[in-house]
This record gives sequence, C-alpha cells and structure tokens, in this order.
Amino acid sequence: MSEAEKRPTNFIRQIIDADLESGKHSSVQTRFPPEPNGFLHIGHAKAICLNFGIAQDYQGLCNLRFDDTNPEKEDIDYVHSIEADVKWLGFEWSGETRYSSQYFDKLHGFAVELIEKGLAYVCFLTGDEAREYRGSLKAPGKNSPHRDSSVEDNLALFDKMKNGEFKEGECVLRAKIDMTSSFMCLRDPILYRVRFAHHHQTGDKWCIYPMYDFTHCLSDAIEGVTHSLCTLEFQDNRRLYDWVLENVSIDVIPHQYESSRLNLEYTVMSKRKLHTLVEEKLVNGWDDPRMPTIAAFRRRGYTPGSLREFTKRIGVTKMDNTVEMGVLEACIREDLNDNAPRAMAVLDPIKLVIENYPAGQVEELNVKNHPSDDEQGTRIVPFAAELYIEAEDFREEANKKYKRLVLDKAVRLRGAYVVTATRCDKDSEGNVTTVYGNYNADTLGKNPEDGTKPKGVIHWVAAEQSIDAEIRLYDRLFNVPNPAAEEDFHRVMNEGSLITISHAKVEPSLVNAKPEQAFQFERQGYFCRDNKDSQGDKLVFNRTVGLRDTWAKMDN
RNA sequence: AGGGGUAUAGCCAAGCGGUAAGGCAGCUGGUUUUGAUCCAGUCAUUCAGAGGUUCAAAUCCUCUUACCCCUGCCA
Repeated sequence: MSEAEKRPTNFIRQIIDADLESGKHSSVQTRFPPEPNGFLHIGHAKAICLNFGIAQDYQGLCNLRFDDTNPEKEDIDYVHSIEADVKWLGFEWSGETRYSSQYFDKLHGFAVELIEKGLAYVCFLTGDEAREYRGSLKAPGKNSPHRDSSVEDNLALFDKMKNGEFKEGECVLRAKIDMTSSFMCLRDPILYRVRFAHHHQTGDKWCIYPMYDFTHCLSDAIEGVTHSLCTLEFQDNRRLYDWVLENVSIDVIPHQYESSRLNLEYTVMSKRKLHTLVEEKLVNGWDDPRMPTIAAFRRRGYTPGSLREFTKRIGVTKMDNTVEMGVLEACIREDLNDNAPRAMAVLDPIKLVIENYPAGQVEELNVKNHPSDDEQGTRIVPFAAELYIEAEDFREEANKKYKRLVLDKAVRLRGAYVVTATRCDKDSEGNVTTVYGNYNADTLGKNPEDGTKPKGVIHWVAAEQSIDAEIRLYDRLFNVPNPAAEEDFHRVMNEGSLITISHAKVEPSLVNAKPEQAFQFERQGYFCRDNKDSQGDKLVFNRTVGLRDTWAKMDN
C-alpha cells in the first residue's frame, strides 16, 4: 500500500494525540455508522478512510454499525452492499457487524430512566401543533401542555406506546430540556415515535423506534467509542448528544467531532438525488459507472487504493469544499500507470493495408506489457498485411504538429514496424475507409537504418485476428460544476455522459480479461472489463479515465 | 430573537508569535516506439477586509464582510 509512508495530519488526529498524551484516553475506538437506506458514495469513502484509518494508525478499533432506527426507509440489501463496499475498500471492522437496533432494549431502559428523572414526557401534540410550539430561529418556543405530566403518568403512557396502544403519530416521547434554547434541537426533542413497521433486524418486536439523536450517542457509549466523527451539519446536535449522555447512567463518555463533507465537481452527493437518478432510470442503477457510489467507481475501474489515496489527498478540515475531478483522476492514473498492463484497441477503425507485406502471412510479435516495468512481461500480438488503425490517426495532409500517419509520410506502428502511407480509399461522403502503404521490414525493434526516425507512434490491431468488443466511454454526469445548486438538475445533465461503441476492434489477448481487470489501451486511456454485462464471450470494457492529453489541449 | 460554524493560490491543504509546506491543475524545457509516463524548472512580498498589540502577526485582540448549517415523528 503506497499510502503507508507518511500519516496525514489533521485537526482530529491532533485532538487524539492530545487525548492520548494527557491520558484522557489510553486507546482509540471509532466507528463508521451508515444508515442502510442507500448505496455508499465517495463521501462515505472519506468517512470510512477517516475512521478506519485512525483506528489503524493508533492501533485502535473501528466498528461498523448500522444506524437502523428508521425501518420504513431501510433495507437489508443496503446492509449487504455497504458491508461489501467497506471490505472492498480494504478495511476490516472490529468484531461482528453491529446494529443500533441491537441496543433497543438498553435504549428503552435509558428512556425510562429519563422519564423517572422527570427529564422526558409523552407528548400528544400533533405535528402541526408541535411545529407551532417549537417557535422559530428567532423566537423562543413554548412548553407543551403535556410537559408537566407526572412521572407515573408518563411511565404508564410510554408503556402503552411500547405496547402498541397508540396510533402512529398520536404521541411521542420527548426530552424535557428547554423550549427557549437557541439550539433548535434542544427544544424538547423527540426521543421515540410510534411506527408499526417491520424491521429488517428486530422484526415486529417493536412499534416504537428511537430517534437518531437519542440512539447515536448511546450506541457510541455502549460500544466504548472514544472519538465519534461525523459531518458539520451535526454541530448543533452535539449539544443534544452531550445532554443525553450527561443525564443517563452510563460511564463511558464519547466525544463528537465534526468535519466537512466531501463535494465533488460535476456530480451530486445527496442520497435523495442519487435515489432520484436511480429511480427515474437516468442512470442504470446504483453501480452505473457514472454514479459517485463506491460500487460505481469499482465497476468503472477505480481501485481501492486509488480511492484511499484520494481521501488522503483531500484532507480533513471544517471548511466547506468542492474538490475538482482532476484530483480523483490523478489518483487512479497514478495507480494504473504503474499497474495496468498495456494493450491495443481501436475504437473507430479504418483499414490499413500494407501492400508489400506477404499476403496471408501472420507474424506473432512479442510486445511488452509495460514500457518501463519488465516484470510485467510480454504478450503475443499478431501482425498481418491488413490492420485496423484509428480513423483520427490518419490524414491525407497535415501540418508538422500532427505526429500520426499522413500520406507519403512514415509512422511507427506500436511494437511493430514503420509504415509509410501511399494512398487511400474514401466512401461517398469523403470519409477515408482504407489506407494503403508499405512497411519497412528492417524496423522491428529498431529505428530505420537511414536515420529517418518517424515522429509518431500509433496503435493498431490485425484485422483478421482482432476481436470485437463493446467499449463504453463515460464522462461527467452533469454539465455544471455544482448541479446540486440547480433548481432542477435534470436540465443540466450531460447527454453525452455515456457513449457506447459496439464494434471496437481489440487485440486477441484481451479475450482472457477478467471482470474488473484493468488495462491501458495505449494512447487511449485506462479501461477495465465490465463486471456485470460482460458475461461469457461478450467483451465489454469501461473507460475508467482517459490518458492525460496535452495534444487535445493544443488542438483547441 | 437568535444560535452554531468557516475564511491561506484556479481546486484541496499545512501552518498554532520568528518572516507562507505539500498535492492537483497550469506554464517552460528535457527524455521517450504511448502527444502517456518520467525528469528538471516555474507558479501567494502575502493569508476575507479594516484597525490594534508586538522587535516580529496568517497566527493574539477589536470591529466589519462573505459563505455554510439549524424550526422532520429523517440521519
């Protein structure tokens, strides 16, 4: 793992360093607490790397805990996808997978304790009434008429709630804190609500479910979490987090620290918007390679190490930020440049006929799999008189800057010979269909004797021996850097975010490509075999990212 | 009648009273059988703004400005 060299420094690690040094803690316990109501995205990858990374570096432990307090929105399928994503990213959680729902009995006990202390009450205000009583950001709220019910009554009422004697929405359990607090979350927040819903873990055992603010802090404490890391929007909630822990009989006191969420240019990160993309079939599922989900990055060809490196490079702070795609792309290019074997694929083929090459002859050329890493070996690439080359790699005439095949000029065929174009055929629309030329037989693995070294190198495949493949070219999902700021993101979707090339020609060695196996198609970019639609002998490759292309920039 | 946060280059981000790290992007050259990679060089006299303290301020103080979050029986 290349990211092992130097540890990142950030304000959270500084806090941990201080806590360890002061003796406040002797070990570190973190947790990654997703709600199983959707697929994990790259923002979660940041949280995963933060929590698991800290546990690793401090010889601590990190739990995987599903925050499953809202059965109506959650699903066991999401539990499985999330577990798979965390593992794939390369992390191992401490012990078994945990669920907040495991603690429902304990949580219920703490709720009863609060009632007994006169710190919680059952409230029968309707939603509308409660909103009115809550006041506003600038005006204090007022006390619920049920706020001063006796402890005995509240105990009995809460028991009836638990026993299903109240309808959904009829009443809730609330903490008795302060209806005039400037922290809205301290204006007698709801602790429990009634929901007659089947839960994926607890089945039909409960008809009351605890709210996040009550559950999270207690779950952290129960698990002995020392540093509870979350995102900035929970800063106010920290007051409630601390209130609950202070008012309940529990000895471990975790502390919550907040850092900013990740925003990435040209995509959306909110679960709601991602759900919309999937539900409206604007993409082909959660793992559509255009999505910012972990499953999608995986399918697209991003490696776990590249995602880990990315989270390391972007850092951890409290500043709102929007990271450029270029950072992510640099990470995967760096990984794949070193590790992906090279291959040749022609996406937009035209024929190149070498007229002085013996008809019918096929040479098996040995070509290096990596230009500078000999350990990666060689492969056999067939060469024959009829080849395919990229349409854009030939021009009848061109200026000196164009370093590819031009009439009467020479070019190097990658890993093979130097050829010179002599003439070409065109179709009725003027498009070149076939280029004719001659090759220099004495240029295999060496430059021409006459010192005329060609400027350019182009890729190719042997026409007869090549195989067909479908190649999917992906681009950003949106045309604007911040689609989330748009009134309606549908209007800024990139129509060209997926281009499917159904009959690309690829070199025969690629039949052996395994799902998710990465290659660099020379001069094109990094590709991997699709892990879903590429079954049997059907070959589908996804473009992970293109090569850095300074020529394209000059061309503009 | 508000409260909680954040401001350092195009984008991230170190810095924690001693004279602005690093990465990405960009720009210049060099190598190259990938217009890739790689290599060398370059890229903030200034830290949201204005005052103040100090021999010395991005760091401390005061005021101002901008942006984000908070009024779900979501998390």
